[in-house]
Amino acid sequence: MGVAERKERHKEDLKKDILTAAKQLFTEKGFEATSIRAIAEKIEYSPATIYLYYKDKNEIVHALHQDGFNLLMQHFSKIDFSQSAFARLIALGRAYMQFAFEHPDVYTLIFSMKEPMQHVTDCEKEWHEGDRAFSLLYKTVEECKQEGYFKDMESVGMSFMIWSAMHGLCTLRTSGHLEHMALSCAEVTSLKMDVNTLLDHNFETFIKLLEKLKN
Amino acid sequence: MGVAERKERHKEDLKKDILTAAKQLFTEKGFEATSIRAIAEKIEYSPATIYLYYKDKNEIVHALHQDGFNLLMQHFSKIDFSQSAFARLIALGRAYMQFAFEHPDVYTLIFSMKEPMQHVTDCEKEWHEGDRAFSLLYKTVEECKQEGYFKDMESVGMSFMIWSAMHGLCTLRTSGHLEHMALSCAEVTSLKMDVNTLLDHNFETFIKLLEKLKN
DNA sequence: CTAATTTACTAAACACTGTTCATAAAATTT
DNA sequence: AAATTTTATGAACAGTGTTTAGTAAATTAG
Repeated sequence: MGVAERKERHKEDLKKDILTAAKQLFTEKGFEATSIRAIAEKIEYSPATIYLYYKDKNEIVHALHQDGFNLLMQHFSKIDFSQSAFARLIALGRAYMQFAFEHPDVYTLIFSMKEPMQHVTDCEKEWHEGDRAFSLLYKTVEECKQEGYFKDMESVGMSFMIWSAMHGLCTLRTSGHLEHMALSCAEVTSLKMDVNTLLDHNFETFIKLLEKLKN
Repeated sequence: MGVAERKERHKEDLKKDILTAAKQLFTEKGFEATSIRAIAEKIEYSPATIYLYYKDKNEIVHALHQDGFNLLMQHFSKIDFSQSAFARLIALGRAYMQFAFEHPDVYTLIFSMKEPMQHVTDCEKEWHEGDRAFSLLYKTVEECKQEGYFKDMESVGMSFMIWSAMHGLCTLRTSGHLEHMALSCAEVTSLKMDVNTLLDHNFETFIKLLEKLKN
């Protein structure tokens, strides 16, 4: 029936409205400062209404979680896939870092927060977005091997270590730890560094490290 | 005057009581679930009293932050310093991981949360604890160089990448991301893995990686 | 040994948070 | 037009960090 469909569409619309409002507030004011009431006010509905479309806040967070992953994949899709596997690996790392830098809150949401991940396991859902991203890394690592890199190294472990290294760098950056180290490092190494140059420097060191694993 | 001293001691005592109560609740129920009211109840004082000894919750968190770092350093002090620099580096990594595994909430507090770090920069305080830990890593890296490792690699960048790799691994573990990947990885690689074996596997891969950087 | 003053403490309130539920309004079906 | 289903909400619950005004206790002064 056409009417039922239209109603269903309306319902879906409101569901998306809630999500876009949440995303907006979320990116504007950060996750911590985004309340159900604020989302409700933005879409001009009562707070209680939101609970007719989402079971709880975690379900909203989970939806944003998926959204954030698509954004990451979007960043990945920009890279030139005609390059060598190793060059692609570096490009992946750079895109990953840029994503974390441009959308720190989204990054924290999808990679650091426990809640969205907990929601996935609670609902016994699969995490296709994450799997896809990881398998992209994994395949690139495997292809790097054919180019002579990472000999004798197990690919899964290697992929995880690359991911970990990048993830660690990004989280140390967003949490403010790197910023602080940049200052105190200046004393030790007598090199004045701002956060971003330190970040770049560390990434370049990582590339150099990976390059040394050839032949 | 003796009386004033005794009073001062009493005051300091209560300040420490608040902290130990906070730490206890914190390690029992996690950070999120620890409220000022709960701390107050544990020490049998009014919530308002706590604000006579600590400006706000951030100040308590900051105190716990320092405490957590001492705990980390305690873990570090257990390692055998008569070994080679490289063996010490590995031992440092292992101790770091064990610390993160045994005290996940403390780890999150000192390395992942923005608030305590923000408090440091807000009060224009130094972060000696962090500096000490990092310089321990830095010096070990430098000594590794004398053993033939990390040739041509810049030490600061190298130290940061090692830290990042370990930090990334630990946070992916505590956030539940690694747990999820362990399941989906089983499909790809047809290797059934539980989280801890995957964690160990990844760390072993990292060691292998570092070993390849000799000569 | 009272009286004044300083110090230590707390009850109550404020402005929030996520969430639930009975009730009301709107839309749809009979 | 009446009955029914769907949709939306006001009000409340239990919780959070924090502030303030006022009380009880300890200390000092007379």
